[in-house]
Amino acid sequence: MGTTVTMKEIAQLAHVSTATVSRIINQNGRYSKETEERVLRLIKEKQYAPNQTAKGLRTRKVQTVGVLVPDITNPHFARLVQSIQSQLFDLGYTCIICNTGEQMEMEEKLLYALRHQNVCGFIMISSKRFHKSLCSLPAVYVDRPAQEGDENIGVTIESDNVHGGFLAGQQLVLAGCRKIIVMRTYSQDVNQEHRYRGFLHAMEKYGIREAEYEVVHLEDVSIKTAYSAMSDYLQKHSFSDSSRSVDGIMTTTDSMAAGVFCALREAGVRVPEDVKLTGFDDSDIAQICGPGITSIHQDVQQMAKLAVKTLISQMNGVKPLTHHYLLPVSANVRASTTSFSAIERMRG
Amino acid sequence: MGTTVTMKEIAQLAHVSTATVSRIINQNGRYSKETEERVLRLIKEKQYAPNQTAKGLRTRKVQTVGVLVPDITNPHFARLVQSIQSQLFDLGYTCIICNTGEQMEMEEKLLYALRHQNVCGFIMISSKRFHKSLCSLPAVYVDRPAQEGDENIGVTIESDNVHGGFLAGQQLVLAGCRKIIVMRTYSQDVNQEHRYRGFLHAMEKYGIREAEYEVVHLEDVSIKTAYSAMSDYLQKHSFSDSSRSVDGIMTTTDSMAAGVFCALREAGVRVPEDVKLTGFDDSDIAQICGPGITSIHQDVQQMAKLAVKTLISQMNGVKPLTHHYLLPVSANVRASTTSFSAIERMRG
DNA sequence: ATGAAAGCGCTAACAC
DNA sequence: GTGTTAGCGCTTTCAT
Repeated sequence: MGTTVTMKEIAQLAHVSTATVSRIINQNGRYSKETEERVLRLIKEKQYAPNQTAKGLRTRKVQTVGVLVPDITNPHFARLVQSIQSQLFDLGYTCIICNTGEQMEMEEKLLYALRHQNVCGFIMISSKRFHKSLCSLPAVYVDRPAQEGDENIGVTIESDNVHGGFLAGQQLVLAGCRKIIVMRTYSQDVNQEHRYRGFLHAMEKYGIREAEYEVVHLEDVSIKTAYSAMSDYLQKHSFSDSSRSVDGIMTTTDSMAAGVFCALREAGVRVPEDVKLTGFDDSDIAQICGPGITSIHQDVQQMAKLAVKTLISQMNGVKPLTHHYLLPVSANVRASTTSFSAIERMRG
Repeated sequence: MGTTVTMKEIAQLAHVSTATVSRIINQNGRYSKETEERVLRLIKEKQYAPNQTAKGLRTRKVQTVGVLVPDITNPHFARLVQSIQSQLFDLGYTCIICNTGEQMEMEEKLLYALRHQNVCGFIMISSKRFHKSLCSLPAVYVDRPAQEGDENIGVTIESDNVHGGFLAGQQLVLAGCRKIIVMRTYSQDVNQEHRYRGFLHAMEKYGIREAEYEVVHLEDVSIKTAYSAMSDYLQKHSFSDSSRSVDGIMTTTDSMAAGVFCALREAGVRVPEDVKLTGFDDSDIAQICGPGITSIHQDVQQMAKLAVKTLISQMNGVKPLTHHYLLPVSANVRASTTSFSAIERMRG
């Protein structure tokens, strides 16, 4: 029915005041066992549930957290957000998931809007690293770090992107690559920088000289952009003839790897025979795309879990033990970096 | 800062009552041009924004709509939800996106929880087709139909899945397939049934006899499930030797097509040379996977647009003109259904 | 252990 | 055109 039962009605039926009912619901003590039972029974019977809006108005806080995500259609973020949401729900919180489209302006707008919905905290996958709009409200940065050096801004939970980049680079080298392209976006997003830095470590370790790799910068991580960039590249550089041609491509996200693969496929360049390829995130894309793409696995579940746990602690006034969690990553090796010799062996 | 400016303060500063400020904000008339300007200026200056919680409590309605989605990590749903959210935001609404995991129980729980947050309406991508929990609140069903025959339950906006199924089946036949497998899930989800029905139309039209296709039922649409099912199938049936072997596979979602492709890849069965494959949804997956998978395109933007428009009309008390929108679909033909002869020609 | 009462920030009669 | 007032449903002192 359209009629929702209120606390007042429960109180009347139980012959107590609303104050008592409220105390019982919030387990604030100062009520007898008997009244508790009576009230609880009525609540169940009448299927009463507190009006969160009223509660929110009174307490100036609502059991809702705002989740800001750059792009929900990115499988990596989708997994992350899904996990965050289910964790929050289990703890009695709802969340408002908002897409920022990587737009700073949108991010500010949303933050502003959410504050006026009295959300009790934020989980941010943010491209920006400082928001005065959220000051004083608990916030956790996931996947991308908060502004460095500012301890008040909240906790950061991220994967070890540097090591991830290292692993990707290493895979390529071990698969025999000696002329490598790195595809990444212009920063803003520190992860990109970190992954690249990791790649450089790998190059250093294996003695690959600077002349033997090349960096291509993209506008964004979309499949489309990577596709275009790779197509352009293929037009300008002949690929499979010269002995000095590119034999490995590291991308900083699976989506980029997918775009690259599509361009290669179209040009008749084979993966991994002609060129090896790595992605990042270990999303479904990496599994599906082409022959299967070697990718760097992040522990998304763990990230979500930590984010929620940390946020809730913060909301309860607990000072976080650390302001920075760095989660381990691993390489999920697939056919896209199978070394030549292995393929030959299979054929032989 | 932590201090938020209230309506009362604005009223005091403007030397008017809160009622007047309220009227101005809600454009309810009965105020002079001068006071309006004065108040508006103050609002801007102080960066005042109404407390939505208080407003919601008073009006028993909040500018928030609940969006229920089976699985946000499904790219099709991700696109849909993203589009819905951005449309709503532009119109001043926020939305609470909730993942149901296709679980009826979860759906009920969420509906219940959202009602007590005073959401003003629902957009449902629901597997269930009737919810008493949402009665009396405006609701729009997207992508999957509401219970047939019940006019009060809300508006349904869906793609022409029957025609989509027809197009997919037709593509396979035109590509020369004569022994086809259909992979679908057990219903609950009417779309699955519709797509299959469309497939049957195609078979009928092209005179393919019943003995020449086979239906495999899966538990869910996940990549993994489809992968397992296909692997099993390949174990039990030798594929590429007999002249009567399967030469076409229609799946009812792109994710299933992806799973099928992975199994085929592993078994060394080539797409499209040995077997043709179609998906449904025309998501990124279809583009990326293998040689590119022919898929049925749905107009997600349009779906979202209609959903939001219809919901808002409903919330404003406008009776919908129709309870059922059927959106056209089209086939996006890719390499996975390239006919043999065409390939031969390329090679020649 | 329980109740009365005030009030969170806003809207909507109703009065003038 | 503007102010006064009474709540929306809940929490939380402060009494008792």
